[in-house]
Amino acid sequence: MVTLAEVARHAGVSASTVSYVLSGKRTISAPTRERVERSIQELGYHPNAGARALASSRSDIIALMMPLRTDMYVPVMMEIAMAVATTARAHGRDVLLLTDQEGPEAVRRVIGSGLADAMILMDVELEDERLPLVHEAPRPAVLIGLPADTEGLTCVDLDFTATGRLCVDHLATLGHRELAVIGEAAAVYERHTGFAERTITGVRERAAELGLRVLHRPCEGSFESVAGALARIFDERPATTGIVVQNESAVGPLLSLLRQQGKAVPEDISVVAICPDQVATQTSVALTSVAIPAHEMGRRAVELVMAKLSAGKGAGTGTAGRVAAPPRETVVRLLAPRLTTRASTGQAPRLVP
Amino acid sequence: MVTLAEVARHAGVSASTVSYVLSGKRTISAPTRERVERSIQELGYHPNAGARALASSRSDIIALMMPLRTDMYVPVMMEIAMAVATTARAHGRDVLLLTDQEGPEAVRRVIGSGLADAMILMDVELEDERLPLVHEAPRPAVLIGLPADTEGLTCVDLDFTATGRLCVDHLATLGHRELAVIGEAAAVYERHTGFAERTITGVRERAAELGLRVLHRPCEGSFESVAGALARIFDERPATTGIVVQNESAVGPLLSLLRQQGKAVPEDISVVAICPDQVATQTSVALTSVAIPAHEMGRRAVELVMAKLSAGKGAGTGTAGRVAAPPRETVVRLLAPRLTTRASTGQAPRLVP
DNA sequence: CTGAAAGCGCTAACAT
DNA sequence: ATGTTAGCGCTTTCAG
Repeated sequence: MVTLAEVARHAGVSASTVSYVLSGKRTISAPTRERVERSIQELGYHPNAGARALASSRSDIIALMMPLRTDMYVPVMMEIAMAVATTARAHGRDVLLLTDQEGPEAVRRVIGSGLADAMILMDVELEDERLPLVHEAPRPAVLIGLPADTEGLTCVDLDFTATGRLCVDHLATLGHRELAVIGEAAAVYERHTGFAERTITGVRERAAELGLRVLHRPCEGSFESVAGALARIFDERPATTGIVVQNESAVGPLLSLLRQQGKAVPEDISVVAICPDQVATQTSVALTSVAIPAHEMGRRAVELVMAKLSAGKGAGTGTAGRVAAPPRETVVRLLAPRLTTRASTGQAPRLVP
Repeated sequence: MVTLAEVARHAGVSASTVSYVLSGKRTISAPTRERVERSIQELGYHPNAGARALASSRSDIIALMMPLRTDMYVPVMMEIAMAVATTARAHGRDVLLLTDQEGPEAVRRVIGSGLADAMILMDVELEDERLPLVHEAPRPAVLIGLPADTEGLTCVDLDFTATGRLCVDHLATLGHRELAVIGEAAAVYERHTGFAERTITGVRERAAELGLRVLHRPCEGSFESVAGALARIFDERPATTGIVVQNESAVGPLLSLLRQQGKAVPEDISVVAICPDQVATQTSVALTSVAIPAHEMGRRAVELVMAKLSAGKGAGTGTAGRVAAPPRETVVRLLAPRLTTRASTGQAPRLVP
């Protein structure tokens, strides 16, 4: 294994010079730099990560904690993870993959050991058990999702309330007066992930402002379940003409069922989905939709982490530990929803009484 | 930050004793161990990962390289990643998340720097560019997927050939004589990922042995595309009664289309899918399917890595570098497919000429 | 602009 | 059963 010392000898310089060529923290004369760089090439030198972490007390690793549960928004989770990984690399950082399986303690383990310099937590619940640990951790963290109390935290999420309002606006503009929401599985609401509730809140608020009626029915992804939800909707509100779906696995079944029941989309019923574009465009009728900006969420999370890492330079590791940490800044970055009009929404049908 | 030395002082023992309590590599008397453990608790000690890696030349990290592409088998990829993460933790290892975005060089970077002790590569293609680097890397690697030449490599995958044969067997037993395969997107075949071809090979082999006819049509996931494939199938072989689908995003549209065309499943047409159970059970007709054992693939990959890490103890890092590495063992672990019969397959309809 | 040298916190011989 | 100690490879003062 090639060490920095060997590179130094080979290049005829001191170890520190090689180190500074690598880090760029000191001005090095062009000829020296070139000699060193050539030696690095020729010897095939790779700086040892452990030694570097030990000496600098930075691992250049960001931990990403993902939900183990694989029942919801899988493509979105995946896209966020990939965005985090690529953005982190673009900033010279690596990503450590954690799952919530290990429990909140994982935060302490990874930060305490210096394995990671910072954390990104996905799928944050309203009263997340990891929050206490995040607060006391001496390293930055960014949450994807919005807990109930964001004081002192840094969070990124889609503005789901605005998303709900936007869907209603779109349908209202097309003349729809009776709306229904096919929501997430009941378990999602019980888990208090927040985003589902926020969507409903947005829908209700805007509907109230515009004087529209709304019916909300939770729904598992299965065909059966969608059928049930749909039946109850038309049973209770036969005049429903606009549907908002927030459950990507429900969109396929929904369109099948509507067709089966002789309801044309968008002539009889308009459908707006909250789902990835890929899902929206692969259905029999291309769906008007609000996409979850997964890539941007991942990218923003990393950028916020990087900002906090630069900011906390002098403070964080500073000197001995007993100094009270300064109260942390609260940052809540809600991404604006964007609705793409496709083939599934149209003018509300004339009432034929 | 609490160090091992502080723990040692607090417990009134030497540093090495603390170290050995932690690693269990030496027998420690019960009272001493308890004292040390109490000190560790009281002081809130976490061993420093960098120092440990430097001193032991092991990071206890396994790198997992995932495809960035998010167009295929996303839930499967996700499940593999989660299985790798949890299994690795169960073995006291952490997982570093890499993407193929960085290129094959990532292998060298991560291994060369000692960041990871071993690698798991997902989505391995027949002629994968990472293979040369894997061969020359001084650390173990496990591939998920099967390259063209497996010599000296360790691979895990579903036995897709057997999967193809199994699907045909199932349909043949039910009396079907004219089969069709709705395959992966053309791009998948062009990329030479291997698994898609192997499935077709298995289907063809078994069909030939049993004297059945088979038509294979690639297919994108979209509704349009499935409609096209289906149309061509019934156009060329109107007597087709059994369909094998290897494209999870095609199953929803397929069932819709069949219903729309007045073909009952399974009375007129039997459908076997190669897809996750979750997909198979959420459709309007529960699908007879062969699941891709994603969790097991991830778990096995980690177990193979662990085995190689234990095996390569003396050899790997041993002494100076110029010693020729011994030729590596070839391990190809193909998982047997299991077919679950559900509602989408049944006796072939009687011919009504 | 470059060197010398003191650690960073831990592991693993080598002692006893 | 435990202690002593020499590094592991790098970063970063402190000197020039």
